[in-house]
This record gives sequence, structure tokens and C-alpha cells, in this order.
Amino acid sequence: MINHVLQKFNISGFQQELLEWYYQYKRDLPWRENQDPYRVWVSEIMLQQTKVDTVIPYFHNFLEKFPTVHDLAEADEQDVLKAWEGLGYYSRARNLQHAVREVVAEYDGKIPDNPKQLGALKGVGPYTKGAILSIAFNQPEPAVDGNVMRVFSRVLMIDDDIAQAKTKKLFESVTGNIISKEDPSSFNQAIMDLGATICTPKSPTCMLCPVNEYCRAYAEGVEEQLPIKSKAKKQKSIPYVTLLIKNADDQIIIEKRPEQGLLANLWQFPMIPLTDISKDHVENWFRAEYGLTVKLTKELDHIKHTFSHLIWHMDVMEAETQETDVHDQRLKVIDKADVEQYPFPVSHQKIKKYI
DNA sequence: AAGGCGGGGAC
DNA sequence: GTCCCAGCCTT
Repeated sequence: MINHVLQKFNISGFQQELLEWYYQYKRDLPWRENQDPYRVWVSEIMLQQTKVDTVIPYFHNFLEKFPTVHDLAEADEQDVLKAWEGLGYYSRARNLQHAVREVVAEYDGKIPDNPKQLGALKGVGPYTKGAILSIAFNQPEPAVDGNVMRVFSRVLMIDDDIAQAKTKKLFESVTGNIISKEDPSSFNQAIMDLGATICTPKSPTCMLCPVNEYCRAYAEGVEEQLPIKSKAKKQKSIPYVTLLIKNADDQIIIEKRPEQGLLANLWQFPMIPLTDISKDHVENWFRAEYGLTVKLTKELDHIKHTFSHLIWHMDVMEAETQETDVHDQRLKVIDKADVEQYPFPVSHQKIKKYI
């Protein structure tokens, strides 16, 4: 299969044109200041399914708060989540800290430079493993992400469905054969820069591409048809009533989410799913579930929030309680001024303005 | 292999 | 609205 795909492909010529382009035009990014494996690691985790422009401010802030593996290992998980607030996919942050603690405990704080140990760390999958090994340790390991699959699907005119696991393995094999042995770090980063700036998903600017002479899709005029990717199925909708509960002491009540699953360990304003009960029974349901008597006073907002796999419809209500403390483990009474200390998902940040 | 897991920007 | 982004984990 690989032999067939790479037949008559000028690997060394491709490498040379790509690397020359990269040395001249590579993007000036904060995690490219040096090859510190910790910085590379943090950046690669943040960049999973996330755009460069989104990551940059988070990267600066995170490195300022947690400059070394030791700082991150010793940090409170809530502080790590606060630094991740708004970035999404929060298990990345929790897995990263878990893995860093493992590095401190098992490897004396030194990030392992061999594939087996590195790939065994929590949150370090095939892509991130290859990225760290190549970028930080100059090893010729493939790091196949969406960019790589898009670029090589066009260059080599591969029409397999990139949403399938076996297709990713094909691209890992292809990249392992094409990657520069002289400068694997620059090669992998060059493919990513190419995918981000030239070989874009829509309307790629092939006229400016340093390797357009090597691109089979461009030669055939089918670059816009590649890569092939099957559709994701659409989200399910869930209705909620969300309560902004205030008491007489200028305090509000917030809730910590479960330690597993969606938005794990983040905080929110208490939510009642309307899948089982109707809106009329919210006060009773809340008393039964949380042991707290509240009175709904007015409607504040209606928020629609879309996740990758579901949609929340939140009917935001203001509520009053006579209580000054709570008994349910999930709930917490806080001063209004302290709300900024807790990590909230974006969906609930939209409610803060009503406090 | 399929589904859970965020949020934002480009079109 | 759709797509998809420097993906990984669990089942």
C-alpha cells in the first residue's frame, strides 16, 4: 500500500522545497522560542482541536503561572482548570497535570525522550507523542494531525476517509517514509504551517505553495475535493432550567460538576434538566434533589449553547432562598465578589452579568 | 470502530 | 447554518 502510494514520488525533492520554504517563512510562535520539551508539550496539548490564535494568550498565561513541570505538578487542580477556563476540552488540562506529576515521580522531572514512556503518559496520544519527539528531541517520528492528512491527501492524492482510524495509520506510515531525517523537527512543523497558511481546507492558495510541483491533486485540479471526510452526526438537544440563586446576605449559590464526564470539576449555576420533569415542578424537584428551598422570582435569559455532541437550551431564572448555608456536597455559598475565583464553562459565564 | 469531549472563527 | 481546528480516551 505504502509502496504504491509513494511510487515515483520524489521524496528528497519534496523535503528540500518544503524545508527551504519553512526556514524562510515559518511563523513566529511563542512555543518556538526554544525546544524546551515542557513548553512543546503544553503547546501541543493546548493546540489539540484548537486554533493557534486561540491558544497564544492561554499559553503565555499558563507558562507564567506554571513555568516548570514542578510548578504544574504541585499546583491545585482548580488553579489549573482556572488557567484553562474557556479553552475547552478540560480533560486535557487534568490529564496534563496527571502526566506531569507522573514525570516528576517516575522520571525525576525529566520528560522522557523515548516513544514508549512518552506515549504512556495521560493525554499523550500518537500525534502528541510524535510532535514532542520530533520538535523537542529531533527524532524522525511522524506527527499526524488534520493538517498532515489534508496536505498529504492532496500531494499524494489519497482519497481514503480521514475520519477513519485506519486511514490515520496509513498517513502515519506515509509520513514516516517522507519525513526528513536531517531536520525532522522542522519538517513536521513545516507541514503544519503549510496546512494552516497555504494548503487550507477551503480555497487553498496553490499558486504560493512551495511544493505545488509535487502535488498530484493540484496537477489534476482536484485539490478542493480532498481530503475525503465523512460527516459527523448532529447534536442532541437538552433543555434545562438554570438558577441564579441569591440569599439575603449578598451571596449566591454555585455547584461543582461531577469529577467525570462533561466539564468535569468545573463550576456552574445549578441546572435542572427538563427531560424528566416540567418547568412547573422545578422548585419541588430542586428541594428533593439538593435539600434546598428556593423560590423562582423572574426570568433572566434564554441561552443556547452548542457543544460538539449536544446542545443546551438554558432557561435562566433568578431565585431566592432564605438559607445562608447548604447541605448538599455539590453546592457552595459564595460572596458575589468571589465568583471570579472559580472555573466556569463559557455557557455559564454568560450568566455572571446578572449577579 | 464509534462516541464523548468545548469553544471559536471562517465561510 | 456548516466545517473544522497541531486529538485523546473510553467503550
